[in-house]
Amino acid sequence: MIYSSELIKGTLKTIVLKLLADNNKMYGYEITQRVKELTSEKIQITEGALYPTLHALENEGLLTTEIEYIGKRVRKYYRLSPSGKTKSQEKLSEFSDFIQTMIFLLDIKTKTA
Amino acid sequence: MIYSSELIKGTLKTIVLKLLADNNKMYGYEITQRVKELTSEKIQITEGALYPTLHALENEGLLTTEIEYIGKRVRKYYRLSPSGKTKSQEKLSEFSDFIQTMIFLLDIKTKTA
DNA sequence: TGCAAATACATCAGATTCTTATGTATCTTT
DNA sequence: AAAGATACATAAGAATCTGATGTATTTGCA
Repeated sequence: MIYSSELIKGTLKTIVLKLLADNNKMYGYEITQRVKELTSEKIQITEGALYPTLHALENEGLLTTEIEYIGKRVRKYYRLSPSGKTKSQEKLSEFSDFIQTMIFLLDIKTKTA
Repeated sequence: MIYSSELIKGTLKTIVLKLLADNNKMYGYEITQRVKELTSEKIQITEGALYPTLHALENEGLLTTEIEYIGKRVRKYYRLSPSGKTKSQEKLSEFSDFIQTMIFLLDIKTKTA
């Protein structure tokens, strides 16, 4: 089961910032694969959505980039800047709060794993 | 604290369908107020977002409407149709699953050294 | 009594964000 | 040799929301 796209809307930046907070550096394609793997393919991040988002975060000064070459193929690594680290924590904390609110509002029974 | 609007994107239909599943019938303005009240004003549904959504749900056959007059002022009540009840449960179940996935995804500790 | 705020509907231009398609190029597997 | 995976990127169009605007009625209170 893949979640309807509207559900995932607005969560992409949060996901990216959190992954980069946990992993020193990551490149775009790696992010799509990691998310797919970690969510049992329930969340599929498309490249058309991811790359513009990464560029936007970079333009906001939240990410820095480094180019690496794997053979002749280019690979662009992203890393959190200091302000990116702060932003990542803020976004995560806000999302966490939001989830609690939604669980209450929608009266959702959570699985205590 | 009011959640950044992007976070709430895509959850509006789910919220509306759930409220209507719990309350026999509701009108638009009432929905905005109920959500504001239930979330301590953290989630503010604007009328510009709500009314088009209600109209869309009605066009999909998920909601039925009844007009009532309070004095001279019109009030439009919305109610779940049978297919709306099914849809409400589906949406809720999907959202619940999505939240579990997000909790897991955003809670991962660093895998790299 | 009079005026601001609240109630209640609605639409719409513009902004944001995502989907889907397309493009380029390299590397790996069969 | 071809297909699929890796890896970047852009862009038209769709979907959805914000913020403004519009109309009208009712309530609260100074």
